[in-house]
Amino acid sequence: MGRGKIEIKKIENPTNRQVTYSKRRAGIMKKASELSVLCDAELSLIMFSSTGKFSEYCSPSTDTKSVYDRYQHVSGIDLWSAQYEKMQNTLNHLKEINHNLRKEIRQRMGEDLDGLDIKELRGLEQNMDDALKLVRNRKYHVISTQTDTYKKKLKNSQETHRNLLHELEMEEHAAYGYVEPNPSGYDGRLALTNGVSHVYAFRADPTQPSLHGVGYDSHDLRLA
Amino acid sequence: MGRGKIEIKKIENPTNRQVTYSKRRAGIMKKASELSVLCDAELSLIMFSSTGKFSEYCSPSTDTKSVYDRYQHVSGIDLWSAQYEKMQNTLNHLKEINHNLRKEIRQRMGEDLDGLDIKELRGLEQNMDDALKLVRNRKYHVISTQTDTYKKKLKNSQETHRNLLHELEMEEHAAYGYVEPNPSGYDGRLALTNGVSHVYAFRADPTQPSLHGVGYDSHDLRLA
DNA sequence: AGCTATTTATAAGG
DNA sequence: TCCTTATAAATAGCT
Repeated sequence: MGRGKIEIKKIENPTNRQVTYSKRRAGIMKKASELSVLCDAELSLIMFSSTGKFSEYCSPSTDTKSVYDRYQHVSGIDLWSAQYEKMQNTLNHLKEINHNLRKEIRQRMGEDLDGLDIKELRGLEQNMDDALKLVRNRKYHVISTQTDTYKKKLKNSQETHRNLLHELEMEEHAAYGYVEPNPSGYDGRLALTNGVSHVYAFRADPTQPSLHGVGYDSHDLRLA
Repeated sequence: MGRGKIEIKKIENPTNRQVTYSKRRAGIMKKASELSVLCDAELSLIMFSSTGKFSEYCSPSTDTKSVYDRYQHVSGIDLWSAQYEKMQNTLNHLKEINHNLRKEIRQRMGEDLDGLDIKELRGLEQNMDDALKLVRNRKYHVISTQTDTYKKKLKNSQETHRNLLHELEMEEHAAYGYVEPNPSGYDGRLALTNGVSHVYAFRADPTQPSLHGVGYDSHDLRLA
């Protein structure tokens, strides 16, 4: 289609080649566009000229990546889609685990109990009861530790105070020639000493977290 | 170019559309091939018909994947890693949530309490205490419901039994002409009326909560 | 980039 | 799907 017929082989003249590339590129893009519209087809066309110039066409209903993804899917397996699918599975699995964990927490908060039968309720109750004792133990332990710390601080403070008074006394003694004995009645004790006595009997019934046969690290999600 | 001019818009007749697709597909592939030869260009053309039929052309010096890799490199548009990274982030996010959920459960089981201060321990204790009450309530409710059911069943059974005895009595009366008053000492009661006391003996092994995919909305995961 | 003679693609029909 | 053919469209060579 032109003033003369041409042979289909590489155009050696670079200028001619470039001109022909431009014209035919426009032509093929128009064809591509017409095809996608007329036939409701999805297509992607990528071109690099011999000088490295890049152009592309893609049907309007989609994008280059989608077409290529579809191509990969159809034309055989590719590492990317395998990887992609694997990740998708992992993701769904995690979501599922997540859902289960939330459910367990809700049950441990006293919600969502309708699905449990007596045995399960009994187990949950027992487990929570034991756990509550552990939490109380820990609380009392923390309280008593904190109290001890305060006591020590007070003792130090008192010591410092005493020393200061003593020094003052010595100075006064040196200055005025007499000593005032035991200037404060403070005996270094506080009322808050017996936190420990509240500690409950320690009862251990740790239920077995068995392994859930999955690739992620896993505790068993069962209640008891 | 044909017997008549056509408007460039979707061909509604499926047969015509298919025919046109075939013809024009051949045409565009020829054009692509000519372009690659004449101008020493590198190109890739991927097509999907409206019925999903897939075809491709790729210039002989290369292959489709290489062309797309080059496209990705030149256009700066990243076909894959953006998606990949996004998924990876989602995954990590889920894993983190998961970790927090597990930690909360461990704490609600009385483990892993070292990181909590007094305020948090008090909150946890309070929450668990309240929850335990809810669980107990639920347990008692289920037990009493079940007991009622048993009672009703027993009552029915007893009724049936009585009726049978009565019928037997009537038959005997008809046959022998006399009535034996209250032929059994059975008074309609069983020892098992207060099933509640027995149910306490159950020891539990509740099963895992059922599965479901969940979009990750978020509950607050903090303890108190 | 335009022009246009000529080749090529293809719509309609069998 | 393939063949035919009238006609529309693309484009080679030139300016």
